[in-house]
Amino acid sequence: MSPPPQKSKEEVVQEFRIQSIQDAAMRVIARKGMSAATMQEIADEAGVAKGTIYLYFRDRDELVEKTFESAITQLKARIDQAMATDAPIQQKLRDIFAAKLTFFTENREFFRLYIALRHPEGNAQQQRRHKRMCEPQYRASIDRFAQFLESAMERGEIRKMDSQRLALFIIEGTNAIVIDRVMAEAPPPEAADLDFMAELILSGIRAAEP
Amino acid sequence: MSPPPQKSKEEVVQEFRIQSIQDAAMRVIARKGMSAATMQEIADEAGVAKGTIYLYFRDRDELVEKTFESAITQLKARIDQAMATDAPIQQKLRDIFAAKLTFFTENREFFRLYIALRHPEGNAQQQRRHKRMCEPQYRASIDRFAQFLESAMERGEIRKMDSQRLALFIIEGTNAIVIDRVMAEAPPPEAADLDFMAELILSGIRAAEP
Amino acid sequence: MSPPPQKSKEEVVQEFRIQSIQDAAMRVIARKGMSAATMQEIADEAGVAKGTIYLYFRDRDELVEKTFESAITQLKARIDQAMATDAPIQQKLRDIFAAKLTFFTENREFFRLYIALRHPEGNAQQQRRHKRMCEPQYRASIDRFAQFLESAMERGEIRKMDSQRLALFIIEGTNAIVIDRVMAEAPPPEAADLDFMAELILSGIRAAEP
Amino acid sequence: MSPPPQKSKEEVVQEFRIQSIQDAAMRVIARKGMSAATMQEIADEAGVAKGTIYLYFRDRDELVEKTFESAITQLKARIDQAMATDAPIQQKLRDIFAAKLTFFTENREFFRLYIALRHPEGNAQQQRRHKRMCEPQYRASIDRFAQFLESAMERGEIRKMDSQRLALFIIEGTNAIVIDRVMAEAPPPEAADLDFMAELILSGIRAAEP
DNA sequence: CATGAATGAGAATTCATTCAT
DNA sequence: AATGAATGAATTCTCATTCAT
Repeated sequence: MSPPPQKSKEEVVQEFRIQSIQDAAMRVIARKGMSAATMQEIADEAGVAKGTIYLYFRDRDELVEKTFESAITQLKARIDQAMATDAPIQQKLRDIFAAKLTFFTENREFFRLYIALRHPEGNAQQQRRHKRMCEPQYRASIDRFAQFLESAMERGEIRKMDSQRLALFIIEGTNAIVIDRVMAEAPPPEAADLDFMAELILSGIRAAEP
Repeated sequence: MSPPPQKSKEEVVQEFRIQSIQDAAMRVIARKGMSAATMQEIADEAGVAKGTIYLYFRDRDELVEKTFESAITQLKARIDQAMATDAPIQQKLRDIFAAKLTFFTENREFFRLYIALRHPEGNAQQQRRHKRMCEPQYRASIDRFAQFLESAMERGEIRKMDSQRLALFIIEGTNAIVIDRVMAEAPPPEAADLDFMAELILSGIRAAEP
Repeated sequence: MSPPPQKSKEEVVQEFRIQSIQDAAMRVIARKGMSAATMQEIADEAGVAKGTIYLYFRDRDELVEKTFESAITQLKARIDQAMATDAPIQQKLRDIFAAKLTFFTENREFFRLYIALRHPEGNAQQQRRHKRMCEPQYRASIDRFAQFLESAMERGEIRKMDSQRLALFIIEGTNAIVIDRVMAEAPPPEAADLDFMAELILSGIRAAEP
Repeated sequence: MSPPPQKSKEEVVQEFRIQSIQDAAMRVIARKGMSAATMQEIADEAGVAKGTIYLYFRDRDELVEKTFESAITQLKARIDQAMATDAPIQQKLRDIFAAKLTFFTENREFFRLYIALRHPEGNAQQQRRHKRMCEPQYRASIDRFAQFLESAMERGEIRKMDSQRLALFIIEGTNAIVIDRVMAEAPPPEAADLDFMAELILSGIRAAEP
C-alpha cells in the first residue's frame, strides 16, 4: 500500500486559516461591496490580525480573487451535479435553477460577489489581472451550461439554437429572478419561481395556437 | 404670441457644463468602475479643474447619482418609443431589444453604470441614498415593461403569466446578450441576435412537436 | 480762499464701497472667527461680488488688516474723548470704561476682532505683516492710557507706579468684564459694573483698617 | 495586599504617544494659531506620520480639544496648589500669579491656546462643540478663584465685593501682564511684576491720604 | 507564526485669487 | 467697474501594506 496522501497538521491549520479568511472576505464584500470592504473589517470578521492575512495572501487583490474562485467552485459543483442526472430536460432545468437558488439563498451575500465577478473595477492593472483570473471562470460556467444545452439538442429535447447565446440568456435571466428573490421581503414560493422559469424557457411566451 | 420659453445664455452654458461633466463621469466610471473613478480623473476627462465640478455638484455622490439618472432617462426614452408603436408583438420586442442594443453600443461604457445601479457599494449611508434615488428608477423600468407585457397578454398576443417576473427575466436575459456583444471583439450581426432573442422569448426552447 | 478739499464723486463712491466691505468683514469675522470667514461670505454680506473686493483690497490679509485698523480708530476716538475731560480721576476712569463698554455693546462682534488683533494667526509672513501693521495700534492704545495715568500721578490723583504695567492690567481686566457683559444673557446694570471697576482700581481689595 | 494599579506596557506607550502628539500640537498651534496649524505640521513636530495621529484622535477637532483640556488641567493643578496654602492673602496672591507666570513661561506657547479657549472659531458646529467642551473649563477656573476670594472675604482679609466680577478682572488683568512678559524681549525681574500685581490688587491706585 | 502600530500615498473637498465678459 | 465662473494649491482623512516585537 502506498502511504495515504497525509496532510501535515500545519497544512490543515493553514487551509483552515485560508478558508476562514475567505469566508470573512465574502461576508464583508457582500455587505459593503467590492471597494468599501477594508482589510481591517475582513480581519475583524475573520478574528485574525490584519497582518495575518498577508501571510496567506500576497495582497488585497489576491485575497479577493481567491475568494471569488473558491466561492464559484462551490456553486459550480452544485450545478454540475444537477446537470449530471438522467431526468428529462424540464426537470433538469428546474434542478439547475434550484441549485442556484439554494446556493444564493444560503450565501445571500454572494450574488454581489458574482456580479462583481463580471464587472470588475479598479485601475488597468487590476482589471487585466481580474480578466486573466476571473473571467475564464465565468466563461467556463457559460460553456458548461452551453454544452449541457447542446447535448439536450442532440437528444432532441430542445430545438437547435446558438447554444452560447442561449446559455448566456438563461443564466442571466434566471439570475435576475434569483437576485430578486434574495432581496425581496416576501418572495413567492420557491417552487412557483422554479416552475415559472423552466416553463418560460421551454415554451416561450407566445399565446397557444387556438 | 406667448413669449418663447427662452433659455438665458447662462442657463445654456450651465447645462452644457453639467452635461459634459456627466458625460466625462460616465466614461470614467465605465472605464474604472464606480469606486475607482476619482474626481481628478473625471475632471481631466471633462477638461475642467477639479474645483469646477463642485460648482455644479455638491459632492462626489451627487455627481454619480445625477449621472445615473441622466443616462437612465435617455435609455428610458428610447425604450418607451419602441413600446409605443402599433407593430405586432414580435416586431415590438425586436424594436425594444434593438433600442437597448443601440443605446449600449453608442454608450459602450454605460452598461457598467447600469450594473452599478443595481448593485450599489459603499457604506450604509451611501447605500440608503442609492436605494432611495436609483432603485426606484430600475423598478420603474421593470414596471413599464411589465405593463407593456400585460397589455400584450390582454390583446391575446402572448399567454398570461406573472408579468413582473417575466419582465425581470427578459430584461436581464437580454442585457446579458447586449453586454456580451458590447464586450466581444467580433459579435454576430446585430439582426441575428435580435431575431434570436425575440424568437427565444416568444417560442421558448422546446423542440417542436413532430 | 483755497478751494475746499473737494471729494470727487468717484472718491465718495469708492470710500463708501470700502467702508461697506469692511463693515461686512467685521460682521462675518465676528460671527465665524478670523479664519472661518470666507471671502464669499464677506462678499455676500456686503452685497457685492467676490471679485469686487479685490478692486479695493490687494488680498484677504489686507482686507482684514484694514478692517482692524478702521474699527480700532473708532474705538480710539471715543476713549480719547473720555480721557480729555476735566473730571476727577474716578469719574474719568468710569467714563473711559463706559466708552469701551458702549463701543463693544454697539459692536458686539468687535471684541473678537480686538482679541484677534493681539493674537494673530497664520504663517510666518502673515504674522510678521500683522505685527508690523496691527501691534503698533495696540501698543499705542496702551501708551495713550499709560500717559493718561502718568498725568494723574503727577497731579497727585493716584500714587506713582509703573504706568505701562498698570495700563496693561487695567485695560485687560476691564476688557474681561466688558466681554463677559457682552456675552452674558442678563448682565448686571451697566452702572454697577462701571462703579465696581472704578472703585476696584482706585481702592484695591484690602479690607479697610479698623 | 491589593494589586498595584499596574499599567501595562502598551498603556504606557499609548499614553506617551498621546502626550507627545498633544505636546507637538500645543507647540504648533502656539506658533501658527488655531486654524493655521495643519495635521501635517503637527505630525512632523511630533515625529510621527500623519496617519498615526488618527490612531489616537478621531479627527482634528478632537486633537485640539484634548490638547486644550490636557494643558488646562496642568495649569489648574498648579494654581490649586497655590490657593491651598495657609499663607496670608498677599502671599497667596503672589503665589497664584507666580504659578501662572511659571506655567506660561515654561509653556510659552500655551497662552495662545488659552486665548483661543475663550474665543473659538470655525463653523457653528465647531463652536457649539467648543462651547460644550471648553467654556466650562474656563468658567470653572473663574469659579474656583472666586471661591478662594470669598473665603478670604469671610476671613476678613479682603473687603466684601462681587467675587465673580473680581475674579474675572484679576485673572484677565494678570494674564495681560503674564502675556506681555512672555512676549517681551527683556521683561522686568519676575519678582517685580509679582509684587506689582499683588500690591495693585490689594491697595488699588489711589494716592495715600496725607 | 501572529500581531497591530506605524506609515504615507492618494482621495475628496475648500476657498483665495484670477480674468474673460 | 463689476461680475462670478474657473482654477488648483492646500488640507483633512482613509486604508493597504510593512515590520519590529
